Amino acid sequence: MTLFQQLEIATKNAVSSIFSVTLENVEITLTRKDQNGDFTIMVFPMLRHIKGNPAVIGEQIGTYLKENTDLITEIEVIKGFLNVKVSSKAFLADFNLILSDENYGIKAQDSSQPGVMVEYSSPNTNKPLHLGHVRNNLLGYSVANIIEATGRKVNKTQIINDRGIHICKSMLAWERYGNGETPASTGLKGDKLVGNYYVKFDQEYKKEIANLIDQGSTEEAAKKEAPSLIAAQQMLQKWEQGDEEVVALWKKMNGWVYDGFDITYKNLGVNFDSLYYESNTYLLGKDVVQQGLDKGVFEKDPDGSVWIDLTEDGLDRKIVLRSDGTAVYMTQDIGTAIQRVEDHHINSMVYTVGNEQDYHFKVLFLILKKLGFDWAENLYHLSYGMVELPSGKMKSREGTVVDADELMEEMTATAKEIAQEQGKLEGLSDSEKEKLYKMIGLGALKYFMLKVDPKKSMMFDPEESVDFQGNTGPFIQYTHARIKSILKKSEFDSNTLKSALDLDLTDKDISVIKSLQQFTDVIHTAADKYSPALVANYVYELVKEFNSFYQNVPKIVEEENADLKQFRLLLCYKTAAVVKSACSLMGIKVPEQM
RNA sequence: GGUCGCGUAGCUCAGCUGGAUAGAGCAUCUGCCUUCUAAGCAGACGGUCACAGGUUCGAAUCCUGUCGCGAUCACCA
Repeated sequence: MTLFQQLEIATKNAVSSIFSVTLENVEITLTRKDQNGDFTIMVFPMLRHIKGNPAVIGEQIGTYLKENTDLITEIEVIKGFLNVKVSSKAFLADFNLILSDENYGIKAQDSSQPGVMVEYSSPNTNKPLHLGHVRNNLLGYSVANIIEATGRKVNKTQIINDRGIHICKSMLAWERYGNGETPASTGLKGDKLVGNYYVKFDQEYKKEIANLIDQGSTEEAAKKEAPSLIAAQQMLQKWEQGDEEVVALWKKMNGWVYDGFDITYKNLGVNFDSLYYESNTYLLGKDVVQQGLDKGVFEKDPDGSVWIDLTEDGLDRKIVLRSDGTAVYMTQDIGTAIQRVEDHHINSMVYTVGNEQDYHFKVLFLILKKLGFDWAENLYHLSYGMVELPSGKMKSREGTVVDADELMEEMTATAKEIAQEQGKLEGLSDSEKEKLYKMIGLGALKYFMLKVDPKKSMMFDPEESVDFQGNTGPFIQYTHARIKSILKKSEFDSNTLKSALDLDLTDKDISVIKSLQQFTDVIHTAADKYSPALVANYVYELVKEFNSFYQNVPKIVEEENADLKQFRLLLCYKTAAVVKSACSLMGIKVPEQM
């Protein structure tokens, strides 16, 4: 039983023996830093069940706890707050409990239960990944890890938007202006090469529009009549008809893009357990429309188009099948969701998609519910805000897009610069150093993006880049490396599993233990709220507590009290372990030295 | 215009299932390296929690309204 649970039970017992009242639950929090005490028991909420002056009730409970348990050494009642100080012995016992759990905080997987599918990234195959994708990928990957840490089986997936007019635009431009260029012949990453032709298409298209307007067209007409657009549309038709040449080109160019994406994903440190391609799923969902009509969920208009009326749910009337019988985006998403449940042993799904699609997912989930799928209750749109630049929004046409690969390279370069200034890396080979720079650069980037509440839009200033000091990834990594260094210097042996119970702990020791105690709860809350930011903020707090402990406690390596030395080394050891596992939930690696 | 989200220190953000004097980092300023790693620690400075009401013993947190910013309201994806 954890210390927290013991406190809860002891408090309930105290209340029942003093007042003969049984409390359902008691509210206990960590005591504010500026007050004397470790935990605070809230007396106010008890007033509903116990009549009286909160200060007196608090005093009575506190005195009872002090006299009848060996948990509490001091009490102080201020207003309706009962602050209690917990004995070193109780803290040490709880710490030993944490210590003995090798995977503290992380639950073993229960594969008998249906899993959860987490979708993220979901790129278009006509251009490289950018800053927005980075946030998407990091969020999705991290949420998947966090859910997995609560014992659920997770399937990470992406839907690759590999068909449509946008791909045809790149294909057409490459055909016209590419002269047979390949990633191999140019040395360019495949996604970059294809992206260049997408830009090229846009440039030519704009010229055509300008010409047409000069010749007297309206802008609107010109946009529709431009020859390259018509050519691209024809190409899409050919693709849909299975035209061999077009399909072959499509496969070739998409192949280049996938090779490029693979590199980006690898550098970002994300991966997928399954893949869905829009070219395979874009026809799904049409049969469901018929089922929906039979059930009376959908309705057919005279022109043959099919709709769902959600006005009673406060939403609009929404189309699910065009009058020509072709699918819309919604149709596909309905079909794909059903497909996924059939393909995998899952009963819930998380969609990591930007908040501009809030409405779409609201409708999608509602439709699936109305169609009667029981798993429709367990769908979640992990909606995140835009990443904004100081110059405003990212616009590919204006060249203000922050490219994912370049961003990672810049972060790594900055890490290298700082590390070289510091000059603490003797003993590492050049390749080890390069690996470390990357670890730190990526750590800074990942932490920077994950520490912010997903649903908020965030500011990213490429000029100032990302800090490496303060509330940052490198600060956390640095603390880990520092701990490792202490353990190494003291020739710590992790086989010594228990610390002594009769030590007098300082506030600094206790603060670190209190931080460690919270890890399990943090993971569960983060999973419930789909928020890696909670994990990020937690590690930061933990690491800060540790650093304060480190700088305010005499050198552990030279500690003469053998029991105290032993305990503090174990505290270091466990802190490093928790930092490492919390970071790994965010996809951040921690170094042994930096 | 309807709907949804956001508004906390100069800047970037925590806190939001109601609790004590609203917290961090950056920036500015003070101290601390004859080294268990100073990418650190200790401290100073900095606030009308957008505004106005309401609920409550108690509101940054919940409710209502106003203002500001963003997103969205396609037989696009």
